[in-house]
Amino acid sequence: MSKQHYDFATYKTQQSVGYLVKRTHSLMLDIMEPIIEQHGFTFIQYVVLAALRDGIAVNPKDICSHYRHDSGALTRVIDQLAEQGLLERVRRDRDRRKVELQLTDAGRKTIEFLLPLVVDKLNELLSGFSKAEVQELLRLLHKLNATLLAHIEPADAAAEA
Amino acid sequence: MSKQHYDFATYKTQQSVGYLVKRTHSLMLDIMEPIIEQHGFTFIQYVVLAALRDGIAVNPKDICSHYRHDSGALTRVIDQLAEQGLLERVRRDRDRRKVELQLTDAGRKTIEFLLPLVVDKLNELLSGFSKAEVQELLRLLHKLNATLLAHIEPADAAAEA
DNA sequence: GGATAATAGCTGCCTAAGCAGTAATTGCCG
DNA sequence: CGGCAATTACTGCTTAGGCAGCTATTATCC
Repeated sequence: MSKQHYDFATYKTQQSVGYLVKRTHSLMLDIMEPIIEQHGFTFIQYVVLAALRDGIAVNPKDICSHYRHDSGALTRVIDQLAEQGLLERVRRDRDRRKVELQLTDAGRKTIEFLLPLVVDKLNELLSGFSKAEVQELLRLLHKLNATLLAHIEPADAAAEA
Repeated sequence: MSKQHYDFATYKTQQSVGYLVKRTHSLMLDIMEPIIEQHGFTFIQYVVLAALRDGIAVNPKDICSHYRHDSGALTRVIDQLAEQGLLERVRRDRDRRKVELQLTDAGRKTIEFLLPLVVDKLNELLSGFSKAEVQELLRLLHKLNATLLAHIEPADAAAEA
């Protein structure tokens, strides 16, 4: 039924999508982490702040599912950010199970400062790519993401689409 | 000098290459790990065996650089595989700092059994992709990899090219 | 040739992610 | 309305990767 992209006899891990994605992720982190940590923040702290700035996420749960981060681990990251006064936990009456995360002024200032550093570096890293190449890469990764998600959580994937 | 693929004002993490790569990696792992662990092996153990089968790597150092895995952590993985009799450490006289890893018959049998499981699943996951799409995805990831590596270790990247 | 640097692998320690279990709240369904 | 399931956030425990330091061996350079 499915096209055979890979053949067991000739398969080499180096040509595998999985291997390349893993390696790309690792390399990307090795470049980005120092940029953030140079200013006293961990990368995951940056991720949470950026998610809130984007408006992608409001609850810890949102961040967990978007970034596939462990719920328990995220609680501690939020603790750190709250201690530093970068965000606040607000309980709304609508659904008192949920916690709404709100950036403080200091938090907003922090992410507005950090984000350009990441964006600039990203542009620099992609300077050898044409607009069309980046678009195509994003499209393919997005498509792969959707496929993988559908494979794991059919319901969620349908909802996301 | 560099094209501006991303603009700070309109930047959303969800459209970022970094975010997509991280998420894809995570999803891929969530699918592949259970397949391997179902048979009593960790994913990193599988990776090491696959690397040896491919002939990609002979020394622990090779595996570390190819998969960007920590040297100390890898030592323990190799210990586990050696205990299970799947590989052996051999000291060659040419360079007695290096350890040569050799698959045993049991090790070869194990990886020949595990590999098809991964390849089949990979084909299944990519069944919605055309050959051209997969080729292009691999090309773009490979190009990005090379760029990132050059950014981190200019010397190594030149040698690899 | 000898001192110094570099490489490969290993060990102990630490942190942070993964996991399971808990409490509080809400949704669901008879 | 009432009881059970599902959801959200959090907490302790475990584990495995990241890091620094160590030893043995080899390469480099004066």
